[in-house]
Amino acid sequence: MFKSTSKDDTRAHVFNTALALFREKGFNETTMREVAKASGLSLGAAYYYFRSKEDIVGAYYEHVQIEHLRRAREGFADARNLKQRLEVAFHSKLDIIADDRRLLVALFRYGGDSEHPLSWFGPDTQRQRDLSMGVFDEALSDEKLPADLRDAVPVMLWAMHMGLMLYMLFDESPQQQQTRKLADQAIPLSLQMTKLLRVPLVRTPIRKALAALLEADLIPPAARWRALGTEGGEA
Amino acid sequence: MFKSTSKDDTRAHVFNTALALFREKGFNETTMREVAKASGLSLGAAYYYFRSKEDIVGAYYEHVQIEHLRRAREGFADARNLKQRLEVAFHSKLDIIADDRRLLVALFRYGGDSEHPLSWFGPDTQRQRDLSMGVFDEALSDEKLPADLRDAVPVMLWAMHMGLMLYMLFDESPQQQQTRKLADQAIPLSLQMTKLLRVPLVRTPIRKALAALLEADLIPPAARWRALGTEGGEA
DNA sequence: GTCTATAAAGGGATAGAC
DNA sequence: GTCTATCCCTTTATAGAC
Repeated sequence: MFKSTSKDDTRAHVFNTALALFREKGFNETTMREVAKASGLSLGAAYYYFRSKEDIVGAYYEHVQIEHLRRAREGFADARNLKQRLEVAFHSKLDIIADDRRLLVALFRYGGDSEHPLSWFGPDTQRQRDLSMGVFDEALSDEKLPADLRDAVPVMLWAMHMGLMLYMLFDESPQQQQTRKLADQAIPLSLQMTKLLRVPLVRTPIRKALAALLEADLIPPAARWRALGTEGGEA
Repeated sequence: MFKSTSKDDTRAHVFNTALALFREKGFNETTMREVAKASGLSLGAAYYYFRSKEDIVGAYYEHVQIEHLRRAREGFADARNLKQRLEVAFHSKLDIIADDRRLLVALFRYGGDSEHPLSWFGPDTQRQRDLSMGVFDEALSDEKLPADLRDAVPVMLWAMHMGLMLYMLFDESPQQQQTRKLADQAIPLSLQMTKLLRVPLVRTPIRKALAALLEADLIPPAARWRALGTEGGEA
């Protein structure tokens, strides 16, 4: 309202510039000085928008999830069945990170360190995980399943998609075609599994497994991530 | 025969000293100078036994797997059924790495980088993975299963045990009791699953899944790891 | 020939002026 | 909000002592 380039605009500009540099020459190899210069700012000004280089990564995580939610919903609107919705959920995520393999490899290092704010499994990234599970939850929207299974399946799908991303890190095929193929095979498999879940013979041991996973805090309360994604906003 | 401390002895001495330091003060925080000094050697001499600090980690990986195989076989001898053998396979591994959480967190960083010789999924550590799958293969020794499933189940168990180790990295409970509990719940689940595999209704979709995993190179040829473990030797 | 001490360089982050 | 100047740490290179 007051100025053409608001604080948010400049922040987004720095973010996009940094991301381009990360993709072009790698995360570790890109210095904050370069980010600042390429953004047309001084070093100090860049640090005004992001407290640290890792803070830019935090914005990237947020960006990926928001974008995933956005694209997935767009795709869900046209999807006519569960299979198509799963295709949208998996492939839209892969689309978003397609150019970021190098960056993700560099970020992998933080994954196992629960103390680190950028750990993929740590408390500081819970919101991102919740958003991500929310996408798979919406993909299942009108599936009829017993409540406990219904709350767990999105978590399983999220875990699958994490595995798929790990696979992508090692996939040297052009455009990561191998990963796409694997995703395409994971989808009918997931469908089959949700069908099998209705068979009592299968359901009973699965219920036991879920109880174990719940007790080990490996399945977050569905209420938490189901509430998310109604806010909007962009990194 | 000629000298009381052979090259191998000294190498083992350096290795044990380094491991103690890694556990005590962390991998990144331990310098090769300290390793050398604590071993009673000069820096140059230490570098004679290990070309780099990471080379020591390579020896650690090898040590863990050899030790796992040794302890597992010891336990298998007394085990009377599959359940007990699975308990041995899972818990002996956890015993071995129990003191190494910090080290493993530090090493996690290499995991996602397929280029890195210490990546947990890269080509350079294939031998270690093969040895590890071999342990689970031996645990299943006299289970009757169709050949394709029989070759895949050890890989699934290996994957479970990798997940269990990831869980342990984040497990702050005393003596990682939570991880032990999770393992104890994973075991009957695994048993149940191998039983379910025999049910045609389940077997058919699983077979499809396996075909997908095979095509994606996620299931190594059983012949490779089954051949291993008959050599002996120690890091 | 090896080791140690130190200097130079690079880069993340901060302080204070404007 | 943006700048300049600076801090501080890590890594790498080197020079001189042993």
